[in-house]
Amino acid sequence: MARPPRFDTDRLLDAALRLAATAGPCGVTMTAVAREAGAPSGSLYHRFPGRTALLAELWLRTVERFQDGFRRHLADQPLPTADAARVAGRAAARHVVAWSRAHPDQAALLGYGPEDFDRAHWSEEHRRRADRGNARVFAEVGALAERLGAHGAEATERLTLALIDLPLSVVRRHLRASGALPGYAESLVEDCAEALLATVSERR
Amino acid sequence: MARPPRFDTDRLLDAALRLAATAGPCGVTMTAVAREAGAPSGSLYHRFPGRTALLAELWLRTVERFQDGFRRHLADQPLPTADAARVAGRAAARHVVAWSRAHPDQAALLGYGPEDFDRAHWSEEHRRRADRGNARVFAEVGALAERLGAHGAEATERLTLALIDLPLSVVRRHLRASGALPGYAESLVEDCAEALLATVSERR
DNA sequence: ACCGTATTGGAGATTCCTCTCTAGAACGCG
DNA sequence: CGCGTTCTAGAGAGGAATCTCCAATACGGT
Repeated sequence: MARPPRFDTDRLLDAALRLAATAGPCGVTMTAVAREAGAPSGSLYHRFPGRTALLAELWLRTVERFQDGFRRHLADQPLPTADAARVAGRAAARHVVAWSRAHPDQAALLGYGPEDFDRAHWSEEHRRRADRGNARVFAEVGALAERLGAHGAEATERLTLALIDLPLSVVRRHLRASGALPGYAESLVEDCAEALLATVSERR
Repeated sequence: MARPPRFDTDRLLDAALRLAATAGPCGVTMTAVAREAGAPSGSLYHRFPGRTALLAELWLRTVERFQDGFRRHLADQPLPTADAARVAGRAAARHVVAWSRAHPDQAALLGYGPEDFDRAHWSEEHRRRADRGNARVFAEVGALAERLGAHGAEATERLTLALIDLPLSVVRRHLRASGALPGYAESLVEDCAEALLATVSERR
């Protein structure tokens, strides 16, 4: 009933992703995305009302993909014991690195924050999507803390640090320095996460 | 022998710093810096050959200030024992947070990397300054690893993670979320750094 | 008082970016 | 085969950013 699209949303976001990975968020200009995708600028504005919306979609698509895998690993606990929780935590931390290795462009994005993608001007709906994703991860991490016998915001923060921030730091450092992750990255991260996990469960 | 400057380099960099802290590196435009400092654009180009040079100076000034304090804390070891090394490591990690608390604008910059400050187009001299600063820190961290009885690149990387990346992750997360650091940040970081330090010295 | 110099102050050329607008192309459906 | 719809295609207006250039200015030294 209509002309078939030559440049669908995902194709355009893929082009934007390549640009963001190499030049950072502010290298993602509408002109550059159009050039990278081989599309006229009109097609861009047919999909996105403006640059802000494109940046929001790019950020959210990436973060949601990342969070989906991460949450799946955290939720994968056969028994509600502290030991199973520790195993799941280690697996989640390792997954962050493995996912980054498989998707270096998207991992490079995670080295930034939503503010760098013009969050200040996002639509209400985009902002809600972001909040919902974060809340889900937060809930899952909080549940893990409970299973480890730890309660409170600081315990959750320690876990966030161990399972997300620390792995992403390793990824970021290497991606920025050499563009690739060394082979030992997964085990390094898993080992460090384990050490931090211990400080959570030890504390009453 | 000449007209006294109204806008010296540091004043202009301070204006650029304020902009970078609130809008990120790509909010640092020559126009915006001039407006923020109340200076005409001519004065900007009198101090810096171009935007790239201004960004480089801004990044290097910030990083060098940070690294100076950090290295001072690491070098402060009364005895060449592993215990003294551990104490110094903890102090250095704590210092990262304390410094960030005292200088939130500059800490916000450290959440980015030199690439975001147009490192690709830096002059040879700027690049050398950056390399020298990093090499010094690297050497100091490597020396700490030796005192802890650990050798090799991976041990140094673990220490970098514990003493720099992890503290900066905490700082970044809070600065981005609420604009301020919670009171417990220093002890949280010190505690986590300790746990990671243990994994370094334990390993043969 | 006068000169040389470092600096201010700002106008303006050029380039790039965002976004608008319109003409027409490609398809499914009746 | 037309009809309606969705999309392509690109020209171009409007704005902003970088950088150049030069006259005006304020000082120290002689």
